[in-house]
Amino acid sequence: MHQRFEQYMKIGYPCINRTLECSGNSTFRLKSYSQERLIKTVENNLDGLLQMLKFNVKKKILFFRITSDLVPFASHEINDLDWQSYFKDEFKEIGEYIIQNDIRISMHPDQFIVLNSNKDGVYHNSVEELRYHAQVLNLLGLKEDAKIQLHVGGVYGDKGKSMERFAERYRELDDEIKKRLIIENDDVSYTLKNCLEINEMCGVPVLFDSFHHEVNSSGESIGEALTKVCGTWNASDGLPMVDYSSQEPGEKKGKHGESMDEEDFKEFICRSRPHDFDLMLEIKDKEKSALRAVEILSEDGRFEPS
DNA sequence: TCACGTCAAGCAGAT
DNA sequence: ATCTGCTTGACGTGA
Repeated sequence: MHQRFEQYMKIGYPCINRTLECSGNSTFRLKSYSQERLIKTVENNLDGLLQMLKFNVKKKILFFRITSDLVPFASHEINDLDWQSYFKDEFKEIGEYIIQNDIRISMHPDQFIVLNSNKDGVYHNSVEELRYHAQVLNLLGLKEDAKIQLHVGGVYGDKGKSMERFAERYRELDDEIKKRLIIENDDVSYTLKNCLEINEMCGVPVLFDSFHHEVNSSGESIGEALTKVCGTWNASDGLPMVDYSSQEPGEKKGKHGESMDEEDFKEFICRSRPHDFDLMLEIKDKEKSALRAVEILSEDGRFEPS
């Protein structure tokens, strides 16, 4: 018999809610920077974030990825606002809501953050941007199970060296960043196997992205992959996080789906058993698919793979 | 009001 | 060489 994993697995979606009017990721052009504009934008984003979380709780969506645009230009030199102090109370209020409702939180710095870059400037800026992400999660008062997920980075014609450089730089990070950072297999360069090798070098937990694994596979079945990644998470890291998506029909291989392929999703859930984890749906219609996933999991845990 | 060129930032692969 | 996609298009000028 299947255990009732659906009681534990949380479903989430990234950053944006298309049902609500509000958003947590509004920004503006660097050219239009002013402290006033920044304050207004962040106020709006924090308010939007809380509204999205409340929507999610009502719908039993208890995993959420907070956008990196929450504080625009947070790590940019133009930023002259002590935003951490200025918005301390707002962050605290949102964080208390998250904790009271047992919401799991992740963040995903965007493509410009390349820890293993062969350019010093890119490396430096990446660390500053990671610091910003860690500060957001700290201001929310979240434990170290709130994670910052990152791709390994560039290859620069020598994958082995570039993996070693990642591991070295990971070891050198401040603990505030290191305790939250996790790596994710990507769709073009670093496979699941590569990520597991980096875990052996430096201990960084590995997030399994099932769709990237289809597109850029190192051969493991879903069951094998989950067994291996789950071994990279410590108790203090919380339940492992997994990203799920499926192919958009008729589009280039690797293109994320616009909406959920329900049969593919059910099959993934079946194949994933008996592992337990929190599941982020990287599907373009966002909360709509997340809602459907919550329904599917609560309907009946006994569906079988086709 | 709306069309559309452009946006802080990197990298790989396709065209 | 230039364009596209990436966890997410959206800002803002000019007509």
